[in-house]
Amino acid sequence: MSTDVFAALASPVRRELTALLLDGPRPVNDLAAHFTMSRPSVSEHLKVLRDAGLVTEQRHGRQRIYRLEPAPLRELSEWLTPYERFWRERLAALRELLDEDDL
Amino acid sequence: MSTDVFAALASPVRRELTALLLDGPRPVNDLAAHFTMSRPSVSEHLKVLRDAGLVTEQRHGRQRIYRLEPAPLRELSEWLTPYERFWRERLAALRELLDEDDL
DNA sequence: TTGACAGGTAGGAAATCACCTACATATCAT
DNA sequence: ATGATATGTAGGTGATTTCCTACCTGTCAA
Repeated sequence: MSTDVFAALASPVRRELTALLLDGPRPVNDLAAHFTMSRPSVSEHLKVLRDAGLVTEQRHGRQRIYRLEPAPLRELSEWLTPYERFWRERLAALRELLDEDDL
Repeated sequence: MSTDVFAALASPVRRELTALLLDGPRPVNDLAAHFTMSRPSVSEHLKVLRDAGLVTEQRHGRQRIYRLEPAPLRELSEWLTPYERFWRERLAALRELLDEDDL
């Protein structure tokens, strides 16, 4: 998986941006309004998300509409799969232990 | 979710470490052997993983056995849940579109 | 055409990161 | 007690990140 998906999501600002885009595509100013930081900084965060493939932009007049892309998130989920198996095993082992000792 | 789980996993070295620990607990030297970088640097990466709660250490003689912890990974999976719903919708929409146009 | 608006880019400063080597600490074996 | 082993910490350096304030470009409206 592209290393930059994790790196892109490592910033709370960028996670907030992806969360906002979950409700639907939005222009930059609309997104920037949710932050106290300057608009150019938000633009830079969007560039990181773009480079990671997490969002795409579509020009619409003088606006650029940003849209969330599902593929990298799905890859992240796939990366997580073996760990999911791992924690289920751990949970099952814990339950088994409790059953043995307590009753 | 703790911001540092994403940040901790943003490094390929640390993702490799967690992958190694998926096979079971290991001492530091064993882990460090998989990398070309110096052992102290690996130690520092382990500290980042520890601070994120992704691993715990257990002293055993002069070794420290590192073990993967399931909780933060499960939190990551939970964070992903709404996006999972999102990409399923997108996929369904795409299929619907294909059905309409092609046949 | 001129001005306002949307948004990207440049350049710079402060903070953080990722390495390194040297060193400190604790444990085990002799 | 002494030396070897396992590992963390200190301190430094260069690269990267994250923010800022200008500034540039393209589009719409009057």
